[in-house]
Amino acid sequence: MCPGKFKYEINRPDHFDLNQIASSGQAFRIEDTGNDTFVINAYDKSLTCLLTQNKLYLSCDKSEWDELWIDYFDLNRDYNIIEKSIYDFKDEHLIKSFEFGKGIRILKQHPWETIITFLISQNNNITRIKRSVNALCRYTDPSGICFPKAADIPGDVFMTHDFGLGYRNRYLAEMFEYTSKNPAWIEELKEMDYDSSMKRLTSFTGIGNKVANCICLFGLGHTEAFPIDTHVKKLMNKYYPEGFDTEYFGNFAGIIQQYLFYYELKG
DNA sequence: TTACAGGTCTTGT
DNA sequence: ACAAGACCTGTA
Repeated sequence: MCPGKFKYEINRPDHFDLNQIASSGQAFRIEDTGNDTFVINAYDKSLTCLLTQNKLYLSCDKSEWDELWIDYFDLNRDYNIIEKSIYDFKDEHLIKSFEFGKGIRILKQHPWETIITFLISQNNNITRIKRSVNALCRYTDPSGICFPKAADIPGDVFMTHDFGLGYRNRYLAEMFEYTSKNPAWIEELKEMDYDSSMKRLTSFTGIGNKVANCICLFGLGHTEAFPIDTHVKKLMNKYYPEGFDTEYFGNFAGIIQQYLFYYELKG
């Protein structure tokens, strides 16, 4: 049976390594608490996981796992298909990247949280991003579990309270203000396809092409999105000076991006 | 001290 | 249309 605080256990999913997911830069509220234990805060819930060789022990019950976390961890997607297409592509560097980060899955985060955290991420480092995100959460929830809703932080708070955001204060103030007055836009965004989402997202100040692609990939399930940041730019120049055929991978080019990105970052 | 961090906006040509 | 330069700030 499950040890200690864990209520539910499943066999360890394939292509699933929380160490890699936690350090892949997709989400800024996953904490590695040591001894193969991880705390994930998302969707106003906190999940503690213990990952062993064969089992995944969970602090939630079966229904919460089935209804929320399976989708969050993208566990309904068959990553063996992606693995096969990578080997069929026959590119040495991509295969090396995949073998290094094959435990990564593309998380499906809440769109609102993804918008805000990736607005913060621009021209910033992971340590500071996490600190700002944590400060935002604790502003309205002392436990830090819940991510603030748009109406929780009026725009002018960003002028008086220091979240460590620097010049990004203005971007968040505008986004919180707009969304608290027009909450429906997030629901509409969820229904849009990739191209429409990109247009809508980049219409906001502070969201450019890269941040919009991250929101599409990590928050809206548009796995064709291929965010090009400084690391991807660097690796493209280094390994693919003739260009990289993202079209080959079609609607999961974004997952390929994540293997390349992670290997460049951590490999 | 200078450079960098999962970029974007503004300005000058 | 495209290339610089500016931008908050903690860390190395």
